[in-house]
Amino acid sequence: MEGYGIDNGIYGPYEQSERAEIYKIVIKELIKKGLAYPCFCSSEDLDEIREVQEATKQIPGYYGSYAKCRYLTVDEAIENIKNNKPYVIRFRSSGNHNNKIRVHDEIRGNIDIAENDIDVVILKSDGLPTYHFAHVVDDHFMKTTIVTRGEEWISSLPIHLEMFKALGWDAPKYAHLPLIQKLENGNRRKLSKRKDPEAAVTFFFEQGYPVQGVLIYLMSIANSNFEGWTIENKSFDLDKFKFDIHKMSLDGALFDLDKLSYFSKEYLSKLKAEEMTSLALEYASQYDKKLEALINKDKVFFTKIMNIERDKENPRKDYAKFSDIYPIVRFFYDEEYNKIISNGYPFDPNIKKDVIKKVLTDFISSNDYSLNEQDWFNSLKALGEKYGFASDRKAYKANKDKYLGTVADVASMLRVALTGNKNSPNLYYILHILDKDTINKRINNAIK
RNA sequence: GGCCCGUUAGACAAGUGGUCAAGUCAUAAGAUUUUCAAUCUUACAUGCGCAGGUUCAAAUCCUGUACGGGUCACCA
Repeated sequence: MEGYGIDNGIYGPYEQSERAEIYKIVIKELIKKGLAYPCFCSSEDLDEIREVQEATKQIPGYYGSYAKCRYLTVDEAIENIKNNKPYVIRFRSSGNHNNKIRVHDEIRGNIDIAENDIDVVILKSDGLPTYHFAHVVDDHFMKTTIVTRGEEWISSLPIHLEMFKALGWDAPKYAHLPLIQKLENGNRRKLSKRKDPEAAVTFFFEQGYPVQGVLIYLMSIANSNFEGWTIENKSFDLDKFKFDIHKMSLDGALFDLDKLSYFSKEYLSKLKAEEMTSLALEYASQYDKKLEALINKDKVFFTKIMNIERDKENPRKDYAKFSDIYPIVRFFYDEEYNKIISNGYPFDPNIKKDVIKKVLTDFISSNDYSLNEQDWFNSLKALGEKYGFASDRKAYKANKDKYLGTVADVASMLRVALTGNKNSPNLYYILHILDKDTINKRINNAIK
């Protein structure tokens, strides 16, 4: 079996163009055996055939007596080629559409399907093989043991099987995967590589989702027991998960962005801060110039930001995608901070300006940066109490008139002054990432 | 239209004749927290597309039917 990660690819070459020689040899062999022939029908000829078939309610296709070029003599064919008539090579089918054959699919079991009787094109007029032919030749010479492909290929399985047989080769096993669908105008349809940009993993990377997150999501669709596994093992390591072809659902799943976000958040939250930084930079350098500039300014500083409440059992889950980082993190940087506050500070209008001023002024002179998180927060409570803010919510609720507010309000003043936002990550960590001068400068600016 | 595949809650999905039809995401309510991100608790299919049948017993077996998807290219 050949495939990603299994060996180094010892059955090459792998480039389509380099394989051309192989296809030619096989085609020659087929022609010699009478299993393939050149066809000179133009697309108009083909249309004509189809029209006749449709009019007489016959199965459309190039087969039996409709396969005109099948009956050309060698001389006629040579004559046509000499006259530079464009041609394709078709496989000469000996199947009968009325015969049913039983094919086996690794995930669907047995499927009864009509034998192929159509003379499919195997070499196009541009000299390139069609998928049907390339699949048969490639997977034979690469000694593929199982081919996994989309469900849309089931109907052409008889063609492939017939070709393997005609060439005297053993056919591989097949596993046809359900298609991923998307909703369009209320209808489901398969996600198409050509029509839908989101069919490519790179699309999600452009959107800022980590590639690994997308892969994890895809695995959750592919194997129904994967989610349970991630919970049991507290891991999203795809390499450790044992993929089971039988744990595969048979019908096509709708692509679910919510779920992608969920997995992506879980995955990103479990990364080390350094990994987060380098992945974010990788993304930003290509798609997010603003973020790139911030990261490159000082990677150590940025990593500190990424590390906020990360190194613990339940890490923060702020980011589902790298493009979420910039808006959350920008206030750390002075130029960005200045832009944010150019529209004013969103202080709570219910608290008087001079109270805010007093509390924050006191904070500047009294804050002790050496305290641990718990002690620091207690000191913030104490600061609040000094100016009439309740240190716990219950006391405040029981006696609202007695207080100006709660510690939450005190924390909020500080937050607004330091970040220009009502929401931010844990203040304690912000205070330890920003330097003291910046903190004091920002507070002073906010209360002037 | 012919042929294939499928149909369990808003999404994904377990379930292969026998207690209340797993679990995850989403949603809602509550708790908790200095805000947020979270976290915790609870709620969410008298029902397994529909109709018949077999059986003491069916989401699970049979028949029919509807709906969805795929395919019928010198595209993969």
